[in-house]
Amino acid sequence: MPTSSPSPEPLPSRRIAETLRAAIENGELSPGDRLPSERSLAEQYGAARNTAREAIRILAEQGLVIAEHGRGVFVRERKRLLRFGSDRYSLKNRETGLTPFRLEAARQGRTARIEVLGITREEPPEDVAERLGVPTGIAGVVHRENHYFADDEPVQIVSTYLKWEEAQGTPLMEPRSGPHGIYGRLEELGHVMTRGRDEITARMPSPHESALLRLPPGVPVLEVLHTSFDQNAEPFEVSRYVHRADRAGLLYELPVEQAES
Amino acid sequence: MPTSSPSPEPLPSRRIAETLRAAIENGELSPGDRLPSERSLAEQYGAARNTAREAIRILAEQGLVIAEHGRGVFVRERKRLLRFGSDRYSLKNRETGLTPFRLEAARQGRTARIEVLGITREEPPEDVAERLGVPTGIAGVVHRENHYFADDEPVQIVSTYLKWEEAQGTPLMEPRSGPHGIYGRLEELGHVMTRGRDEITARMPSPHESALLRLPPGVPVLEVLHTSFDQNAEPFEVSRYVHRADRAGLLYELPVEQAES
DNA sequence: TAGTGGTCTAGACCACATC
DNA sequence: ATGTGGTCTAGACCACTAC
Repeated sequence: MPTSSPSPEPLPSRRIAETLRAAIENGELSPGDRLPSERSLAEQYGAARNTAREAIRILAEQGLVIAEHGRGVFVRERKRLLRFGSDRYSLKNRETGLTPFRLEAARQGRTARIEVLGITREEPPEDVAERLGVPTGIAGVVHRENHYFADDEPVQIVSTYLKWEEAQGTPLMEPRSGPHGIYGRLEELGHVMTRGRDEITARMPSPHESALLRLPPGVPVLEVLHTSFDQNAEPFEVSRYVHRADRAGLLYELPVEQAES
Repeated sequence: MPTSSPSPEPLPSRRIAETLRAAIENGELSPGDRLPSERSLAEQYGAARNTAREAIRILAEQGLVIAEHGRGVFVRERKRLLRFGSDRYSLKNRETGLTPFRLEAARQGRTARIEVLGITREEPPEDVAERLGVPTGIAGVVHRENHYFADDEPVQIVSTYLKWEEAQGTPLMEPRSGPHGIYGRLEELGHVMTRGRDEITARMPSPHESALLRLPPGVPVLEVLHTSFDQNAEPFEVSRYVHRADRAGLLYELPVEQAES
């Protein structure tokens, strides 16, 4: 009897991983449940501990489980996502007096906290310089760095860049920039946001981001590079949002222009 | 002389990884260059091969390098991103006669290929059913699955869901759905897209997606769940786009509504 | 104190790429 | 034939958690 296909006898580590994956997906193991220990998996499958460990690594890479030092390996919870996006800059949110982040956190019954990391004059990163229309190589921008927490869990890092020549000596250099935040001050400087552009990418975090966001392995980040344009179609503000992708998503509402009759 | 901080003597694997990371970032190692082999790294640092291997794994997880069986470990190229987003549904692109994907590929001098995987009547996934406003548990939708390639490299997987009662017996069940694609047919059925919603998340790929997109380890996917609404604010189409995040990004242009005077 | 994951060593064999 | 990454074994010690 010829085997219908080569069926190359899966590797031990894959086999263990697949068995566990199936158990998770059919509900035998529920979110929060502990997996058997590496040592007991190894014994159970007649393998070395490193092999069981490799199986766990595969599942962790897929975001299915999370290892906790000294406690065990657990099936991941799938928490509801905080959602940000096209209404992050919407004027109608202004009336609530809440920033979009606080609004979204409140909507989900979570506590919001915002930490101002620093407001410094700097040389802009290349991608920011390009979009803001300032030269690179000189300290031509103000960099405001904020960290956002929901239920004291870090959720996003935001770096806002403004032109130094404009921000210099204004409340834009202060942690609390006044009514309606920096957009309020920028309007007073003659910049009304009439158009925005969001460029979205996903990638694995740098070690720095990994530490700041306290990211477990296998969780990517969503990066949004936002550019604000004023009534003269001039860019006047660029922000980089880095979200942990397992806790935050993006929502864009798109009006579709109609064909002229 | 007291050490200014505990400075807990970094782990060998981290130390090797950091040295290589620095070499990559300062340009000593350029994209495409081969790293020293695992065995020679181990010898060089007086470590076991598994330790050098772990260092490579750390870099691969960060997307900095890619291991190729039998050839070596290479610094990743940073290719320019294909960009999709708010104009994916824009009417003005219709006039070019090109689909948004072909347009973007052409813009970057890459060849586009689209493969129709299947058009089948199915039971919708829960998230799709919810958004399309159809019941789950019955085969109430048509699922069109397409794969998109740039230079014969798989870039995105698109699953489009339509209501079966509407698509039944129409060109919407055909691979080539006619002028202006499915949106042309849907307009003839009385659905003019007046609004769209894109819900964006990032995550690590499932093994299935990993295989379809031929993803190297450590590359996340960008998922866009799109819903189209017609002139009566009824949802009439839902599509799920799964992009490989190292080759595709998203671009959203946001008009900002002005406050009334 | 016992059990867990985190890391490391020192070997081994296999599969793939190159010449 | 040689060198590469991919996987595995069988041990060891450490750091963290729970009791």
